[in-house]
Amino acid sequence: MAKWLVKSEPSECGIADFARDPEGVIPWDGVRNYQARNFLAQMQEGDEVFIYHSSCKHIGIAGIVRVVKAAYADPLQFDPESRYFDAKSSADKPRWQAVDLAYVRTINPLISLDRLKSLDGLTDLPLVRKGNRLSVMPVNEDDWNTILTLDATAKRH
DNA sequence: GCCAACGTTGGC
DNA sequence: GCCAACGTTGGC
Repeated sequence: MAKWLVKSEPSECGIADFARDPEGVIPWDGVRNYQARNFLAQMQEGDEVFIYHSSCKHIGIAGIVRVVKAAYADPLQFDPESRYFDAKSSADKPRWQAVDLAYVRTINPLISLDRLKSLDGLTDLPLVRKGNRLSVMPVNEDDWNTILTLDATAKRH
């Protein structure tokens, strides 16, 4: 199973939104960046995903969710009312993809960006590189495990 | 609110 | 195909 990380502003959709309805499914839509889309398209059902809270007071990895439906055409690209509408996209040639995600658990306290940056064991995480704006990225197995060593939530189990 | 970094657009 | 202008991201 591959591992991933997605960024989101918690005021838009954070781990709390997943936790509120643990049985529910949240479509991860509105991604409008080609590199991020290409990664979305590679996600498989069962893959685990870090939820990273950006542009907010407490920046960092705040929880884990799971892919419950692999990539499909993002419906918002066809909706003229949506801010994610794309006139250049068509039903037979959709440009943008979405996946469905469901709650796994909350990481509390979250793993802050500061702590992530202080890890020297990370081999390849675009997130901690300066100026990186990629909102969907792969996390290799080693980095995933390294990050989880900072997770106090797991230690309590 | 600022601003550096980055991706996209569009004129040429 | 280049690249300047522009809009957006995201940490601070």
